[in-house]
Amino acid sequence: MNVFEELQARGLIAQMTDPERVEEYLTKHKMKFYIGFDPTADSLHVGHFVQIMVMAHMQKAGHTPIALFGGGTGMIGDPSGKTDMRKMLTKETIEHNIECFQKQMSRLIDFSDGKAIMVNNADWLMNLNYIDFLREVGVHFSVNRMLAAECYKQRLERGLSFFELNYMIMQSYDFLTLNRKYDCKLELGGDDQWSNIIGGVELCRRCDGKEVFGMTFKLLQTSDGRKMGKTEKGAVWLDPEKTSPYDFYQYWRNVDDADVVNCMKMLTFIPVEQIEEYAKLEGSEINKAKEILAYEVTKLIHGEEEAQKAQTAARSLFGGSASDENMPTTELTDEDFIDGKINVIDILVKTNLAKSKGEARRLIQQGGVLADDVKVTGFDVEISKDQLAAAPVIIKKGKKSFQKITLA
RNA sequence: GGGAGAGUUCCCGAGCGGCCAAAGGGAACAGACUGUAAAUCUGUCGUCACUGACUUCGGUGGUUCGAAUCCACCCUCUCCCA
Repeated sequence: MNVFEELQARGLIAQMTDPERVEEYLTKHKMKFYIGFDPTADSLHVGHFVQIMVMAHMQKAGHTPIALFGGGTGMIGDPSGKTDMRKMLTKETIEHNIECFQKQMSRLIDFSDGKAIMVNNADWLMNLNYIDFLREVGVHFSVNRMLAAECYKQRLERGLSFFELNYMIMQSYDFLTLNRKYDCKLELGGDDQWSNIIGGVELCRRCDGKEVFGMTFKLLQTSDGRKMGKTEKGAVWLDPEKTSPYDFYQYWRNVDDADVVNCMKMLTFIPVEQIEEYAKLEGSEINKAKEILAYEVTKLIHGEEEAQKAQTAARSLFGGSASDENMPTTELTDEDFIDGKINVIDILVKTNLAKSKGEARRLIQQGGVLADDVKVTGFDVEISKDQLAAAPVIIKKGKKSFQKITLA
């Protein structure tokens, strides 16, 4: 199976500019391609993960990925599909975010020996001369056509500033620059980037008469069309500090039945034929597939060891056995105790199992809190320091949230 | 620059000057049922010293016994005209 077929089989491809030519290039030539990342946060999240997987697939096939960080375009913010204007970021945050992105990406993409390239579009965007730019690039854009683009539709009703309208031109200029500098022939991106990508493809043709291509990938969605990767705590991040490997594992372990196969195809390197086998599983058997999905995805992001830990912890927790060393743990210090004791309500807040004391009370009232598998029935339950010194206590909130409490 | 309108708790979105911590929906959380799934039903969903008190309705002042609701100014956004 060649890359093109692989990407298709995995259901990753959404649209492309010229299917026959793209396939030809992907299978018969080695080419450079690029994907842009907007440095809007200090960590990548699962939405970016799909893009990175595509890069990895392509790299395995011998193509050279160029990871473009939007240090310059990040100063504007992509208005596509957004309902409101984004907050403007300072230069410092953008630079910091780019550093974080680079670290995370290096896990999955091999950047050694020029096998992949990182660039920052601030390098060529920041010092542009306005008049020169307009004369060279600006002339090729039709405002009429830009406004007709699907991605601006929503914004046309609510208002779109000139500032933001330029985003597409900037991104197109990136492609032109990369084409000239690296002979980059293909731009990839999420399906929401389609308009911007087409802009770049056309710009290369108009300016330099070059034939280049664009291809977009399906966004990670649930079967009923909702965006994936969001939890009550916000996005699911790739940074272990922001989303712990355990939580990360659990996120995938808990996906809907209907989404397991899709996620496997898009987010793991498990061979497609094998995934098809898992797809045949029914009823509670599907849990096996979910476990594999969770393990594989966690392994890709956090490494084998962390994946193993998360899995062991999860298994022992849900398997009913008691303490496990890999369980998320909170250490209490002397300050947390009053007269050598601490109230369960305070523990719940301390461990972030509850956001406030009120919420902690509610949880107890509703019978959602267990301490060492014994239901907490009153607000006045306390745990003594001596008890903790003897053995850790496991606090459960509902069925899926746990914290092991130990003494510091 | 002129004119019209809007800014409500995580999101959408109601809200008569007192009965508003603020309808309704979504999301979320807990309970039941299950397979760490979905659907469904029930409960919860500002904070705390929790049957009471305190802080919220773009900002700042003001009117009033009392304001998210009235007035003034400011900020932001949308719309119509230029």
